[in-house]
Amino acid sequence: MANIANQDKVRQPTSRGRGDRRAQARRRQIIEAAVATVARLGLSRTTIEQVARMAKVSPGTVMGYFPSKDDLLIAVLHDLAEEFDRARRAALAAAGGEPAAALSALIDANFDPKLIEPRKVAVWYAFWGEAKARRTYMAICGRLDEAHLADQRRLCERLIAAGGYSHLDPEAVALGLNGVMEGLWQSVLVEGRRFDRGRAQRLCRAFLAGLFPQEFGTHATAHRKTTH
Amino acid sequence: MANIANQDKVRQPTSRGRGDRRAQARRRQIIEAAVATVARLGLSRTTIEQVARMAKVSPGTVMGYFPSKDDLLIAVLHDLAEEFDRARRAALAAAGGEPAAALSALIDANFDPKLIEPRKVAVWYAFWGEAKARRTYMAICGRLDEAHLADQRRLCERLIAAGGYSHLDPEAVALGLNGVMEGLWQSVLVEGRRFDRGRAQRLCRAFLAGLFPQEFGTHATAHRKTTH
Amino acid sequence: MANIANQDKVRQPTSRGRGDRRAQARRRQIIEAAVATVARLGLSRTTIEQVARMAKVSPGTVMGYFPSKDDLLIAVLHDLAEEFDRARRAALAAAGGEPAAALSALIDANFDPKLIEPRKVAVWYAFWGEAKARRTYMAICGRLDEAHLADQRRLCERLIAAGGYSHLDPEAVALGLNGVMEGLWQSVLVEGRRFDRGRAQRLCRAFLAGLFPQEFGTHATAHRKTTH
Amino acid sequence: MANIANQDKVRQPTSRGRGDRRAQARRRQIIEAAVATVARLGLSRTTIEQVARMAKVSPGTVMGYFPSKDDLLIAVLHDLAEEFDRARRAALAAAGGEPAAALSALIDANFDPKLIEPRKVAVWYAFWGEAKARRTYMAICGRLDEAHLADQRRLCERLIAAGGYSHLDPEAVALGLNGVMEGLWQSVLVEGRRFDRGRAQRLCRAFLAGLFPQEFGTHATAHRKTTH
DNA sequence: AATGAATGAGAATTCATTCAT
DNA sequence: AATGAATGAATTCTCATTCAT
Repeated sequence: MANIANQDKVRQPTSRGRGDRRAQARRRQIIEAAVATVARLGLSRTTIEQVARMAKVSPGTVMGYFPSKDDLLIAVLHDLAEEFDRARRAALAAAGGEPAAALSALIDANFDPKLIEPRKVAVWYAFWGEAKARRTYMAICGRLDEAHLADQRRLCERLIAAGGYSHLDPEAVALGLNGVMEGLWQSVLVEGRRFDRGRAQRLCRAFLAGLFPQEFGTHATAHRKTTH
Repeated sequence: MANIANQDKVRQPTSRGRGDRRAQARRRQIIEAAVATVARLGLSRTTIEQVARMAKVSPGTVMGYFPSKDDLLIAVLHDLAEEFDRARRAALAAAGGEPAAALSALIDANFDPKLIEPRKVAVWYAFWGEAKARRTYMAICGRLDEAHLADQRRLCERLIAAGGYSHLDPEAVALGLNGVMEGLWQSVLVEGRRFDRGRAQRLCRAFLAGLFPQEFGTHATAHRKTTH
Repeated sequence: MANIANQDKVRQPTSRGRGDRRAQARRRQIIEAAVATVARLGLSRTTIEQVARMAKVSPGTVMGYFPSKDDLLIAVLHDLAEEFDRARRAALAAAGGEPAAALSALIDANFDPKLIEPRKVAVWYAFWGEAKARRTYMAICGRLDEAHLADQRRLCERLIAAGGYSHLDPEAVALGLNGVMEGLWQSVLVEGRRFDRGRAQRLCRAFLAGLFPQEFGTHATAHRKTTH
Repeated sequence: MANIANQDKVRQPTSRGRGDRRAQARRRQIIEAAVATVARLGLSRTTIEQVARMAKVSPGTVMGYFPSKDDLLIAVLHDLAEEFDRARRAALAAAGGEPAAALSALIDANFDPKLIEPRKVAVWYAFWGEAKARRTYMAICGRLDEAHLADQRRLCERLIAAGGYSHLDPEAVALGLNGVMEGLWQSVLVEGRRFDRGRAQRLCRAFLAGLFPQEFGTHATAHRKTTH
């Protein structure tokens, strides 16, 4: 599975960013300020000056690290996408080949506290909201979601085959699981810090339990991970 | 079930067009131009001038009907929300009390060609994208989605009780169904005109068939509506 | 002494105002609405729409009676100037040739309740405020004030000659009297309805009493008018 | 006597130019351009763009130093008020305690070439013209004029008491003197550069001479200051 | 005559970007 | 490298004026 987020080239800052540690740190600091700003104000009210203020640098510095505001925003989106993607791939890798365990790991990864920080979720949806109008956003957001869905479809297919669930449509099941997860993600927007990760994970498993009673039913909890 | 979209009052244009047919037509013309513009350019690049050009009126006219750009956008969102809400409520009303039939009707309503016009879907997600940063958008978007989800939850509960599906968690099932529908909606963004309504409806039913074989299984098609 | 305010031609409304009573009434209604609006909002925030609203007609009607906003404002100023001028000339005419009586009459006329309506005073100063930048305003405001001052100078000269006050400079005395009156006028702006006409008139006379004890001293009250 | 003009806080420019010399210079440059513009065009035709052009900066720069046009205008008024106030207080301070000398100094200060620059006088009256409609202008203009008048009243009282002029009403005399000065000021509007300062000062003294022959009569010139 | 919706030029304000220090 | 003042194009909003009804 390819690294999703890095398939577009990240444009290099005009003259810096030659790998020196210092520059990378600044870059990160600015990107994080941009995430915070977009989360708070929305894409349409995010300004370079706000980002600069949040990052405690000057507007000029922001422009020094990113050739344009658009480039900054794309870098932000890349960054988020890569983080999400990495977490999911890591979970899959750690889970080994067993489909039920992998799905379970995916659920846990999906609600990893790092990923569901309200700020990040808000920014992700902010970009999705502009995706129809911006080819670049669509490419990144769409590709990532599609890859994620494809993972789930593949796992569902294997689980259906292995568990003798031939009455289930893998595509539909994957859409359902993915939908449950996305719906819960979206509720982070509404609930913010009050979002209940445990409940979210439980609901995902309850959903799977309805379809795959042997693997996710009340007594089939062997592979369930405990969340800290 | 209350009418979702009308709970905030729509501000009246400052001095013009109160209630007469002509004014209502202009209002609609401007709102539709705004929908088209937001869909094409995204919220952050939508300007009054663009909207005016699209509506073939002058910028001054747009401001005459809506006190500010913000008010225009909120009116757009209200309008969309009301249309979505109306379609869903109409479907439920027409379906009668039987939960499986109602769910089925909801699926059809949800992919009604009028609702899944790519423009409208794009605009809806554009507002969701800014919802975290704009209380008003959040209120409208969140309330509508929540109401829709609540309908599904209620129907699932009744279906589970009536059909003896006590191993299913109604919340999880509703989230799943809702998620499948939203996921497919979102794919309208990516696929645009190529979006396949029939496939979407089939996948929703396949999803339900996996959970409720008696009501939605291959042979339980009595209540399936034909889509025009 | 010529009628001050009418020395500029009043531009005729485009097609009406041929002396019919109705048109004249409308004209007046609009001018009065304009006075009220300028007094309340200041010249710089006065709009045709405000004036129209205040006059309970449509903006189109206002433009029908005055070729342009500028023309309306000039008509307002003419109107005010003429009213002020008329009142003063009437007072002089009524007072007869005796300078002390004439000055006294001028004082009373100057604080006639009709003239010191706060709205009118405010509008008068509003035009004075723009007079430096607008030749037309300057012409009207300046000419009226100059004429008024000239009247006083003439009366002072005669009073000085007749009363044997050769140590007084008529110009200076006239400036002083005029200044006292204008200063009190200006205080109408600050005090509005609380402005005390009686006190104003008393102060003017006290001022003259200091200079002309025989005519205005404590015992020389024969010609003092009672104010209603 | 409190410093009149500084009693409202001057809002600081949003983010730029806090206190350093350069920023203060820019501020001044813009304020002076605004004075020139208001004098030339009047308040109602003064635009940010005009001011910017006059100051030879961009409109953006003007907004950088003043949060809004209103703030700029208020700053202009503050500035003028403070300059006027300072000049008068300095004159009083320099004149020492003797009332006749102080009044004389006040007269000279009031026609100091710096203060009666036609531009400044025009701007001052422009603000007075809008004062009825704008609380802030009224506060500044009214307070300053009132303070000035109060000074004169106090001096007149002392002069009347000390010189045995018990037939004079101090309030009326102060109003008269103030009125002479304001009337002459106003004539700056009409006469512009042709305004004759010497004559103005002479008229003020002639006015006082009529009331206070011992102190200001033809032979009582000891304290008369020569104007540069 | 009157209306008031529509217009569009013009004004205030915002903000990405540049550049001298 | 960093700064932040300056820029000016773009945008929202205002309002005198026009004109169809």
